[in-house]
Amino acid sequence: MVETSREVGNSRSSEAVVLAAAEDVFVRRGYDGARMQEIADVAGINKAMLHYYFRSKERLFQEVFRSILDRILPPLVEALGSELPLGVKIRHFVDGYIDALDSSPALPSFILSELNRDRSSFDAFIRDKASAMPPVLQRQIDEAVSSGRIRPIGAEELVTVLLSLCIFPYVARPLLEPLCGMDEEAFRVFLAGRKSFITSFAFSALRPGA
Amino acid sequence: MVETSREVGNSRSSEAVVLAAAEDVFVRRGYDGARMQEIADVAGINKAMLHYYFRSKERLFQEVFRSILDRILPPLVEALGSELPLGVKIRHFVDGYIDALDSSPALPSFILSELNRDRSSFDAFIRDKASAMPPVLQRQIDEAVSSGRIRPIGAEELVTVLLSLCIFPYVARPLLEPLCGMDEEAFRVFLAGRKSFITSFAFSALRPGA
DNA sequence: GTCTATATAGGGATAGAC
DNA sequence: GTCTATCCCTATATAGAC
Repeated sequence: MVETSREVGNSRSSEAVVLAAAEDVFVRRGYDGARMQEIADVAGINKAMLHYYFRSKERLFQEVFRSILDRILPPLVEALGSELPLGVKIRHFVDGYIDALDSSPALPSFILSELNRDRSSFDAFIRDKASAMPPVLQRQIDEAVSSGRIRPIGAEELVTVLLSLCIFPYVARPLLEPLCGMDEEAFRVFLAGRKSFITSFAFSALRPGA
Repeated sequence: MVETSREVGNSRSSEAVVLAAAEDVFVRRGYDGARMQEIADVAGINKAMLHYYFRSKERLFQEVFRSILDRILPPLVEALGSELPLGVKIRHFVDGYIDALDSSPALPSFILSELNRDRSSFDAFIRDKASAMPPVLQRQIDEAVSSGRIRPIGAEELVTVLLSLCIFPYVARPLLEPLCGMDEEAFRVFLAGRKSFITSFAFSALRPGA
């Protein structure tokens, strides 16, 4: 808002537009498949301006990818590392996470593809945001186990199970849909039932007893 | 073996070498990131020969990808669609599938990335190989439910759960490892425990009762 | 800040000799 | 079948006018 001059489309605002355009194209095409020209087109600016704002494709990608991780990870870590009672927490997590996935179904495939392409760069970045989560979760699990409410399970196991069951259908849709003989509509229905399926499946697996 | 002439490295044998090289490079780099030059180098032949054997990068990729699907899908479909008793079948599947993943941990990420990049081309191909699997599985489930051995679940749900739990750790390793605060060694241990975890978790979830 | 024009490189593909 | 040399297009990146 505090602009120094009369320049029409500059700094803050345009940069946000460009970043949104870049995210759109990167997510659809992947880093290697993305074209600076297409990003410029989507952003409604000149190709040269991309290199003016961000020096290179690589730098632009880094900004986009970090901003995505910054938007995705904190809610996830907070949800799983909160002090809510374990059962409530699981319900909450699945509910909120599936909603997030439904609003950006292509995001997980993109994130995982890129992380597998270039693993080292973001390891510290992710580690940094997640440090508090596993200890809290493990303590809650241990308490619930002691009082006989659930059977033993590692925190990493539980996190992996929840993330697997939530994310996998979105990542593996092109495989699952034909594999299970579903058409587009059937898959839509399948996804719609995930929230309740995952929670009931997880609770069923966790309940103690033989 | 029945070669027509004295040509040294030709047809059958070289083609197999080239396909193996191409698979190696495509899996590591993805379609867009792969370079024909690198494939030629790995195969130990000239770049021009690649275009002699396979007309284009796209055709080469199609061959590689189809051969991968041909190697991966039939065992999977057969394992899940067999007439073995349900419990045995699940144990067998998890056991065999995790072994397969351990021997090619980068494969699932590649397959899913590429399928998400270009979904339509392989839909019919996959569908064709899987048609018999869901009906058999659903019938077995229904029988087990009727006799009170498991609680109700859809065949697609069960397939999705098993595939999710087996595959996801391999696809999401660059996320899970830092997220759960594991180092490389810890993750290796984590993976080593998957077989028994997945089977016991699944059986626990399926057992009937409140 | 914004544009046009262009430099420069890389990569897929082919020609043509052997 | 196999090689070298090269075509040609595309994509990133920059120069330089406005």
